[in-house]
Amino acid sequence: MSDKDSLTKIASDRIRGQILDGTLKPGERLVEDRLSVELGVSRVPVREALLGLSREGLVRLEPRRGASVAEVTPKIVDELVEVRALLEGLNARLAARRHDPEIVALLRDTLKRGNAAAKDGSPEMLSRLNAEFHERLTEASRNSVLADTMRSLRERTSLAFALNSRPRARDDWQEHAGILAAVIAGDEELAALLATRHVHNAAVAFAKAHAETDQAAD
Amino acid sequence: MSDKDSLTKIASDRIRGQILDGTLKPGERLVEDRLSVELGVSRVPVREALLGLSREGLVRLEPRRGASVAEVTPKIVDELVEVRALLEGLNARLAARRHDPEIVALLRDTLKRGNAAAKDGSPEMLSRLNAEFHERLTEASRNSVLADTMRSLRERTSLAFALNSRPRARDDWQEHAGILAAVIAGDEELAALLATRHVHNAAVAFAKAHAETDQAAD
DNA sequence: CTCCTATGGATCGTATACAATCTAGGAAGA
DNA sequence: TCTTCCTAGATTGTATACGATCCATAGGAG
Repeated sequence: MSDKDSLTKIASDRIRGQILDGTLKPGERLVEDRLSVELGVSRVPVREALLGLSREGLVRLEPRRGASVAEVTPKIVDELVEVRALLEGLNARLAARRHDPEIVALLRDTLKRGNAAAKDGSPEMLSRLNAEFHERLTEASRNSVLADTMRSLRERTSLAFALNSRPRARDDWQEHAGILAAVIAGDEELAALLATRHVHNAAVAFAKAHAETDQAAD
Repeated sequence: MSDKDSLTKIASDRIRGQILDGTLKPGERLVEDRLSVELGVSRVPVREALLGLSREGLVRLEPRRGASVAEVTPKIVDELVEVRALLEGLNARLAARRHDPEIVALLRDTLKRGNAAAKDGSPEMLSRLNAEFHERLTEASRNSVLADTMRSLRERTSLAFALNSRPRARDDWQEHAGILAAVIAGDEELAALLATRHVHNAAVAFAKAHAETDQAAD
């Protein structure tokens, strides 16, 4: 199975995973030689993986200086949120227009598990289910260009936001439920509005939590 | 000057240029060996260039089958237009919010030359100026995430639309003037509306011209 | 005549090797 | 002590080499 994938893809997935789960921290240098030894492949697939990840915005590539995990400044976060909120809105609107029963069923399934996890799931589980909900919602719009663009933006925001707190998780899934209901009802306007607001809400919640943490650290 | 760029970047720019100006046609295979001989570099930079271009959507990469110039199907065009129209709208809105005098001056300059070229410029000149106007408009919003996303989408649409007819060029620049006026006035709503509509209009104009050509070919 | 199969060339994926450049750290001089 | 310059090691950029896979074509069986 995974033997059939190219080493470049394996390396790319491994590195991306380690960046997203925090094993590799923002700013950390990604030396090709070290990674190639760690992953048991030569430098060529590692280089190609890093090149791809830099296009996704997860890795910063400086000529003759090498690669490092992208640092996400507050300004970049604002920009990401602004763009992503708009696209999530469009996506939800299109999903509501189609409201494909098959994908709706999948979304219902994710929603159910997400609600359960919001009560007593691990943070990792919550993060995974959150990604799954948005991934499936993205498929529901049947626009591959939009899907590709959003996937990249989502990864970068999740890089910035790390893990959410439990209280926010409950709100998260309540908002997810609202979006899904609008999609099922075919209410394009409402779906778009809720999805856009959902992104902004998550950003605000994170900013607030972050500010408190910073204050506590003082 | 260009000696200082990496061979990967040189190869990437060359290939991109040939795709966008039509030297390389959609569907055409891009064999690494042939390109490396043509460009006078080894296969490694060529591979890395192709990888990058595939991320931009200009090149299609199939495992073990190699690269080819991306074919842009009508469905993909619709998807591109839908997303790009929305983002151009957001971009124009942000540009209007800032209405930075420095960038407005640059836009005025491009607009002036564009209007002149719409009367008696070559199609290549028109295409270049069109790209320049949108490029500068994109900078006016001061959102790098948005800029990166839009650049990629613009290249792919220009790949699909090729060169516009002269009558359309005149409308094009009239619409550009309208957008710029709204930006200068700081009228966010109007700027967004006009920019969104501009993308749709261009798509409709192209579809109409294309339909006529097809009919003539029968 | 059609379909299947074997074989060779074309092409990609990966490893290894070398050249170019950068960075860190110490020695020498002010 | 501070600054500057230089050297050695580390790291990236590129070239070359080889094995793996794909594809077209020719030849034989039905």
